[in-house]
Amino acid sequence: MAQRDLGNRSVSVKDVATEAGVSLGTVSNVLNRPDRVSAATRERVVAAMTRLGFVRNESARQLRAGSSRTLAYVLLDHGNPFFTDVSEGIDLAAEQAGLTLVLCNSRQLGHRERAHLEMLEQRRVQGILITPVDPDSPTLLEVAERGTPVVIVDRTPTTPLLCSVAVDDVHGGRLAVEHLIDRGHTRVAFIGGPARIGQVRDRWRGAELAWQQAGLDPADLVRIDTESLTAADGNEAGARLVGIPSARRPTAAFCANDLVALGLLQHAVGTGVKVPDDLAIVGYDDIDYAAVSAVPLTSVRQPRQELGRTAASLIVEEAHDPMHTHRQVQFEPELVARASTLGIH
Amino acid sequence: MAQRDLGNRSVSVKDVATEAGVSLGTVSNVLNRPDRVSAATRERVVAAMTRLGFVRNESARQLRAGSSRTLAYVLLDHGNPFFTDVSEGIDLAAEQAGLTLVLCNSRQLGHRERAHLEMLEQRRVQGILITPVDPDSPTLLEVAERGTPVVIVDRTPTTPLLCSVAVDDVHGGRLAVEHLIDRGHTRVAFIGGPARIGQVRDRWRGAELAWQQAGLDPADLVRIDTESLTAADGNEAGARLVGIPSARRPTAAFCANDLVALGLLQHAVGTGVKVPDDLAIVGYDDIDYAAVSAVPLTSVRQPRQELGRTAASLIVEEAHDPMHTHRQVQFEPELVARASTLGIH
DNA sequence: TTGTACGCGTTATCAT
DNA sequence: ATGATAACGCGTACAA
Repeated sequence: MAQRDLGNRSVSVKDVATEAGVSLGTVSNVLNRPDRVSAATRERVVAAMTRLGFVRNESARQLRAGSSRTLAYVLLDHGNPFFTDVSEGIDLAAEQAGLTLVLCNSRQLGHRERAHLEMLEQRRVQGILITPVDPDSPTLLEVAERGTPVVIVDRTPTTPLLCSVAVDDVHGGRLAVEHLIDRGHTRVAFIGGPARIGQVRDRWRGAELAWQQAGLDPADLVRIDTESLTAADGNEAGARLVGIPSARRPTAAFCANDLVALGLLQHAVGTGVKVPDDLAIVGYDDIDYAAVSAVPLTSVRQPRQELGRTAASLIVEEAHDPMHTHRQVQFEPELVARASTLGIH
Repeated sequence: MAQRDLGNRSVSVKDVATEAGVSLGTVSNVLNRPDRVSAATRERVVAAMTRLGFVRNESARQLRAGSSRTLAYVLLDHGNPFFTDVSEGIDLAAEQAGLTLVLCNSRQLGHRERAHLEMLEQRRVQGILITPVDPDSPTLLEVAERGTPVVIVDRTPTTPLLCSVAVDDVHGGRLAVEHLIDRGHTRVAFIGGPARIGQVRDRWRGAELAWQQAGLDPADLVRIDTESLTAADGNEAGARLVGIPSARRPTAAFCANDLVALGLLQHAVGTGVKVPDDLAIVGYDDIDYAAVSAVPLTSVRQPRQELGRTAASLIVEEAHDPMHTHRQVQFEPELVARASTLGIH
């Protein structure tokens, strides 16, 4: 039942060797090549280990080995269920590759992101997956240049100097609006912002493309800008939408994400606007709460787990294959139609 | 622009020393006691570092130092927004203490939990915060005995051999039902399960206590059991609730968590049951989505961030103070009243 | 500023 | 099969 001394030094292989009455080399063999040790002594050594509470020192091992057996994912905001699923995908792939995943939360703060990157480099992790604050930040390239593989997740850098996996948001926007057009809508609102965010821009572009292709009047695709992408913004956008004279009011809204859509839905339910009869709603992301809201939400789903899995395999490939060349992988999103555009049948 | 060799060995302090034309000790001083180095040589050394792409090797540093500057939080399910907020609290406290936080997701699997614990012990992290699969698992004690401080988060072990922080769920259940009684309800349903979960049991007990204390008929506090605590379960419970003859049907429901409450709310909205007029609803956890649902949800809020912050300080205390004695900290929850019990005013 | 012992697990060598 | 021993990896601290 003894363990780490009061003196705070932890139990080393030497201590184990002494306790078991064997040499240091034998202890090492028990740990790394148990087959080379007779069953009897192996048991003696293992017993000594548990008796002393021996815990391998990963630092010492790594110092020799050169690199660790862990991957890291630095995410923007782990309160966002989207990233939760992405990291689950990473986790599954990592587990298969015999690697452990640790998560770091940048909370959208550049300085925290940098601090985490520095820490992970110093730890010599096998690779860093990251959804960065800024996908074009030079810091990411520098980390990669210094030797730690980096893969960008859910963002596409403008220059392809790193691996990245992302989803085609232009196509997603197109799917959403095509669906609304199919349902007979000829006046549609796009709700989201700010416009400088790549995601918002792309989804809007997709909406425009679908609109043009259907030959509809560009004036009937109304854009309602929001400050950010929260439910509060969506709720407030609902008020603005209702303010439009009914002759010109959109009969459907495509929201840049599900939170905005949920806020809009809340406003509609609260003011007696019928969904989808008076107003059809499409969200984006298909978070879990989209399916359990007052009116189940039609949404554009991204292959979140697969995003993560793919990112993880790219990292593993990059870490092992010296001939690796960087790739930009893009997935296609998928529309999930629910009552908020279909009604109850 | 040179960096890590093709040979894969990373740049060491020695390389930097050679490049800068100084001794190894000086490089170390630049890193750890920059004031002891003249400005001129310091600059030369720093220049050499960036030129070579030097990254401190944390393993080597730690090997000397004995322990690392990181905390770990092993959580049950990082898809659950509750844990997200808890870990944000931990993160804030860790940042203040100059520690980095890494998160590990056990996904409720004992074997993953054990693997993570082992990995973290081997890394000699400063401390492990954990919401365990089983708060009475001997593994946790063993880890603590071997020298890594462990604090249990959001669970209370039956024997107080470790520090823990949790929330008083009995009191939470009482608050919920007292609120409903105050609003004039005399027939109430408790929806949740399975009963063996500590959390569910305590919340139910609190409900019973409030009921008794008000002198109401025990038969009018109806228990509706669910298989788990998902929105689907809540939705289905709604169907069962409606099945009760209207003379005896509860006019209010207290759900064991917010997901269940959201599912119930969805069922109500879908079937034209007016909330709160026909059915008042109280949830538990006060997740963000509780406030933005069709009818904003009254819920019992736990001090999630504070839970995390406190857990982190307990760990820090334990790591530094050899005279530390284990403590069980319990927080009080708070009722947040919204439209689902109050109506719109 | 410099030189060097130190921390600890891994691996290899030679001997038993 | 096991023992004894040393070299290695790299940053840190301290005496010189």
